[in-house]
Amino acid sequence: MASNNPAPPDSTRRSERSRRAIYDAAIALVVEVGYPKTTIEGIAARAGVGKQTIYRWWGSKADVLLEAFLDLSEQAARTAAQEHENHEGQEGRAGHESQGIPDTGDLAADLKLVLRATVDELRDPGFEAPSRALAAEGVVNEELGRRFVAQLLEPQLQLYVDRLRSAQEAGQVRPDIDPRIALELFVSPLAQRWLQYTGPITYEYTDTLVDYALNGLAPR
Amino acid sequence: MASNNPAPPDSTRRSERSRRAIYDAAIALVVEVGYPKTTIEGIAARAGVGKQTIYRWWGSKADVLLEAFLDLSEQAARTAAQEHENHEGQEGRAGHESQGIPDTGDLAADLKLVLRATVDELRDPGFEAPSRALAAEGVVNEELGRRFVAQLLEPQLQLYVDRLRSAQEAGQVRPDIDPRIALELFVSPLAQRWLQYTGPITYEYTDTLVDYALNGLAPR
Amino acid sequence: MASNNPAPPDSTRRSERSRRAIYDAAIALVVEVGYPKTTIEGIAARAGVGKQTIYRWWGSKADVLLEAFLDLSEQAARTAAQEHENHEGQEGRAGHESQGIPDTGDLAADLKLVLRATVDELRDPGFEAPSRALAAEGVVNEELGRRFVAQLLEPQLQLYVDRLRSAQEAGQVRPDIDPRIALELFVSPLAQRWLQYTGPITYEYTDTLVDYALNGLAPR
Amino acid sequence: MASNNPAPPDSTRRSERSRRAIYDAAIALVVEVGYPKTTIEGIAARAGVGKQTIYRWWGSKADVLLEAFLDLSEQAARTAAQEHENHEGQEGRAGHESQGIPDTGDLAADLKLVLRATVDELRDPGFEAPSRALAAEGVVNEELGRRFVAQLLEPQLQLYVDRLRSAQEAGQVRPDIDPRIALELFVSPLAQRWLQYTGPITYEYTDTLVDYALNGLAPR
DNA sequence: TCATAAGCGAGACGGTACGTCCCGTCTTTAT
DNA sequence: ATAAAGACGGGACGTACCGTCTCGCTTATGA
Repeated sequence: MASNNPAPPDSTRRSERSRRAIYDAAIALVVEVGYPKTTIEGIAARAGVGKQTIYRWWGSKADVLLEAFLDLSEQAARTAAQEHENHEGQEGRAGHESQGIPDTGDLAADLKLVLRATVDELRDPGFEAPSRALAAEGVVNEELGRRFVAQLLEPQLQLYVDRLRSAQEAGQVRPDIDPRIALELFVSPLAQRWLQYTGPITYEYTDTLVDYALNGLAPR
Repeated sequence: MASNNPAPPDSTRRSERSRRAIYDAAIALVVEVGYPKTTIEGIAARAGVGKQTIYRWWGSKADVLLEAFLDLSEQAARTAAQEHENHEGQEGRAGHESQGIPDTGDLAADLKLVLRATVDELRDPGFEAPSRALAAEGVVNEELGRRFVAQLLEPQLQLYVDRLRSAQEAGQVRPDIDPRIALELFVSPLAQRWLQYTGPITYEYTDTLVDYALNGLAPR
Repeated sequence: MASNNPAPPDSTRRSERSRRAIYDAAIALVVEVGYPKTTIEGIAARAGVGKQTIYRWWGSKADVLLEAFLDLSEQAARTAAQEHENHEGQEGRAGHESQGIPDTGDLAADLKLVLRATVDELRDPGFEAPSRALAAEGVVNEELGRRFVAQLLEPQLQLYVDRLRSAQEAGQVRPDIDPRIALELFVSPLAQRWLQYTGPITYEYTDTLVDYALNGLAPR
Repeated sequence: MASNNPAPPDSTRRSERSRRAIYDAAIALVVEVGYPKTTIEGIAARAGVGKQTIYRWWGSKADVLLEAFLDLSEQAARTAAQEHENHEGQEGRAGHESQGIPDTGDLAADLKLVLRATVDELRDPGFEAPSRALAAEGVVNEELGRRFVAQLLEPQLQLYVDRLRSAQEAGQVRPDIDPRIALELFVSPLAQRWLQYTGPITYEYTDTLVDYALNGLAPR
């Protein structure tokens, strides 16, 4: 006797068309009306899809949005990679971290560059609304929060780990430093200002963070 | 010309009894069932209060919770102050920052002490649930987020500013450092780990943050 | 030991001003927004009166309206009496029945005249809205219904009884007829058409009713 | 151009089960607690139905009750017809008018019989509560009142029209009489006494009405 | 004559029901 | 079998009134 209860759907028969429409509708609604007013019914209606099609493949509104945002990020990354290929050497645009952090040998300069790009990204309204929504949901919903981090945040942070390790090898960072913690000295302040409106977000600010973190607060 | 429409209620006739009951119910429900399942109806029922009494004085569930939490913090602070007075010299307990950060002359030690207390506080379930709820709401609701920061977060951060300034005068922090930014080097990483589950929260971790921040990542 | 519970209010101290204002507001609201949307709060607000002043003196919305309508009828009657005095011999206007049904010796003519006046009255919007409201309430609320009848309807019907008795003495109505029942033959059909919209209300119709009732349906 | 706004529900998918449960609950509540205390929420709860299911198909409490009562009447009529078939010749029970008014050749006797049955019906508590409620609502709500009359009252009155016409052909009623008006001479008085508590309702009373109406009030 | 107690306006309060919006489930029909 | 469509039982929303309950504030005696 086979399992009886939820009977997982047959994903080979899944409608790609519907999935895309649902992603698009979800992102659009979050941008237009905000996360709390984005409803499953609303997404279904906008996507021209039955509600059951959503409930069949996702467990909650947050799940839909997380996948939609993941998909969006992948698209963006793919687009960026394409551009990168076409215009070799171009740098400094939002999303470019997916290609890794530049390594010019000047750690401070490389970090400032990347953080400035992040500042730009944080202000892009098309990214801001959904990522805020997900971050908020994640604060209160640990399971989702961990997925958000694992699938979106951590891969980005890993790029900093790589760059810091390279700097350690180059003797620009002390060897006893744990890069995974070190990166938080300049990334987390930016994150908190963005998440909690604890202060303005400017290039000057991120530059300062890098300087403080690298050189420390104590007199040398 | 006077405003005409909603006719604000007469706050002198407000029922103190109801207000307290609403605060208590709101906090209790958030702790017991979580923020999303905490409803205005539920708060009203638990507080033994009509719904209108809530809508009369607050604009939203988040408003209620913010005030309730503010009230809770004040109570805690008052209790702590009392204790402080009674048992002079006692230190290291959650909430003690309200009395300022200790200044023993050893900046690193003082900061580590306070951050360890914060770690404890972040794990106190009675505080964690409501403050997470508020933080989450604030991420997505800028108006509330700013109030949350102004009324709860910033006053706490100001204590760090004070301590850092004192350290500057003592020559333990470089004079060109902006203390309001400096404090983020060790506070924000902790905040982010807590908010986003980006890593474990331990005494060792916060100690490390203080060391990294004070001494910098670069070789001296 | 005196009675303890409701402690009836001291009617000598009652504010005449408020009572009048409440009557006016009640009638006006019923005319303007209809009975169901007329609320005690609305009456109080419009009358510039505290709600308690209404609850102190009346038991329900219907009570208020009944008294208000009674008062209105008395006023109208008084006005009509005045006019009657001033312009002796004038007849045929709404409300004139208070002065009794004319007795010209021609029963059919007298009844037709009075019923035509009633037709006019039933169409007067100032009377129609409140009397419909009271009638409707009385259908479903026996206690109020009986008061409505005893205080408003029956006194009017008694005038028909008087006129029919006079006709009996004049030999125009058979002596074995019960006038209280007889009057219903022409009054009730009009009442039902008005109450239940079972048919149009015209002079021709009431004239016909009188003829049918006096002469019977069977061939003579 | 298609209508756009409320998008009427698909009646083919309507739940017969729910409709019946709603009818039953509505009638039962009106009988048990009275019309004003019968609420949509109460009906929904008692019927085990979501409120929306009521709002989807009906516009108001009165609409629900009208349909419920119509349904009840149909059932009663069907039951009565069945009985009639089974026990040929049986007469004199409540509701039997649906099968028409008997025509024994004696108009007075036939009318008295039917009116006595109506007297019984008006006293049946299962019918009285809902029909009073509808009548009352209809007094104050013309639209509903007209539907009440058209769907419930007029069909019954038509039976009197038929019987009176037959009597005209038999020479028992004057040919110039309008049957639709004539019937009101005995039906409306009964209706008014019932609706407005203007007098007792007895067999003797209805018998008298028939006599007065047929023979007239004037001496022959 | 003046405290004192009533009626009064105002409106906050604990409640109930409203009519609406969504939730997540279920059923129907079509592809 | 998946999908669009949407009816369903249910729960919460935010609003409107209910009837009760204080609050001052007149106002009108009667000690």
